Amino acid sequence: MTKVDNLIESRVRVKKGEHIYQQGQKMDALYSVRFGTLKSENSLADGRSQVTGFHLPGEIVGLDGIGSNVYTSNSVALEDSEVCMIHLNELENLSRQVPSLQAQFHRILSREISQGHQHLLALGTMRAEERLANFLLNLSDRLALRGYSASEFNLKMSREDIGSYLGVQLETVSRLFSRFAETGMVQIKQRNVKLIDIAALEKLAGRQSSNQSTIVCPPFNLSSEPGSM
Amino acid sequence: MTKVDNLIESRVRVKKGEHIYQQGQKMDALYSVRFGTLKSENSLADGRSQVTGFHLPGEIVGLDGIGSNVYTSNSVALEDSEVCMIHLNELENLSRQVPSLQAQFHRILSREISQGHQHLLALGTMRAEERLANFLLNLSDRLALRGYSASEFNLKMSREDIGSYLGVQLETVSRLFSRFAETGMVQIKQRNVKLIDIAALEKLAGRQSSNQSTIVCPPFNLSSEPGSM
DNA sequence: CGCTTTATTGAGAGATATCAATACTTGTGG
DNA sequence: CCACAAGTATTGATATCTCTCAATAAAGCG
Repeated sequence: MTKVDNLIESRVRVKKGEHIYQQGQKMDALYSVRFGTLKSENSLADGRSQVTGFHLPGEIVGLDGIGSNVYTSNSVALEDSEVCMIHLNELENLSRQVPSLQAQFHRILSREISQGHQHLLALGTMRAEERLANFLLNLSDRLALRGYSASEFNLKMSREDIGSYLGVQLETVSRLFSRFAETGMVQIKQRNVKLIDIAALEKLAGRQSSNQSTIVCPPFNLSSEPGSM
Repeated sequence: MTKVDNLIESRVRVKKGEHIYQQGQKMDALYSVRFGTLKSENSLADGRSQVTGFHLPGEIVGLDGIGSNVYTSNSVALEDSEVCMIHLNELENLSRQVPSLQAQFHRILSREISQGHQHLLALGTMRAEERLANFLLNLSDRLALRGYSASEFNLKMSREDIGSYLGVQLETVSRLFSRFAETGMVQIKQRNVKLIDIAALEKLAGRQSSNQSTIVCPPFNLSSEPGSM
């Protein structure tokens, strides 16, 4: 386990708006979020881009770069944050010696794949309001895992970021927040969100209530909780 | 390398329509497509489902199950096919001894993540005709990698499967095929497709012509070529 | 050869995008 | 500390794309 701790090469502070890495840049390391919030964004050749994920403390970014030795996304801080660098070759060396680390790393990679599929399912089959409800509940779950309130939190991302992530325009996000507030499901003051009627949100999001379709796994040192967006 | 060959536990034949594995089932192995075509589909708690990928020979399925020891998708044969079983624990054991195998496995997992992001980008930012052009070109590229014609091929999936994969209705797919044919970009006879004006398709798909934004990697024994859908 | 599945095509409805105007925040420099 | 500018969010009116429902046609299968 001391070996595992040695993996943490260095801590890096990034200010709001700064990049951790950029699309096309040589992939040297993974980054674990220590505190703060990040977003990942992918770009198309013609310039269009989309937010593909938001990352909370404990989650790992940069996994998309392993396949081609080049990051295939941008990673940007949504607030002043700190990340830990994890050099891939050291992680691979160590994981050959420590089977539990190897297994954990594979689980992290695999969960990233599953989460991507869940997100695809949302973009491909859900209407905008369903996607937004899903987004709020997902965020709530992940904040709760970290000891924060599940029912009240501050969004670190703009309406534009949320819209991009959900595949809708920012105006649509704004209108839906207003609609959710009108029907009493949530209270919204700018970026402060209170979830009032969680059951209604779950129904909208297609979560069968009192059913655990989300798979929760025990925490671990090199951890990246399930449900990263 | 003989060790690597030993990973191939057994070959399994599946008939058109049969499942290789199902969502919720205990994850025991990965499967490499030997011949034929598979689709992956994910379901929502409320019953809606979506095709999240099509898989050609050489590609590996089941990666989504590693994170939770349970498959999170269904895998279905679109035609009579054969797959090879690869037991995860044996792959992990061997990859601790063979660094090149370890690295290759990580690349495969990572590419799956990147491809997921590319697909998200398509569903989130592209219009239906752009998605379909993108789909045709992607399929063409992958068939060409396997020695098939890049410009003429037979679709193994229904309009419904394509629509599900692209996040549109099957009628929309059918209309777009007709429209593409009218404008002379393609010729379509049921499931037989001829790409006529590839440049026009590339323009639609947002691929800057004469630019290689897709990253191609050398093949490998335990291979899963880039671009799996 | 008929039955079932799959694909095509049309007409109308609905969801979300687009364009535009206004309001609210936040940060910065005088 | 205030005022202004820049960025962010809200809301409305209209346009557009895609869906939905429906009818027909074609293909695959037993």
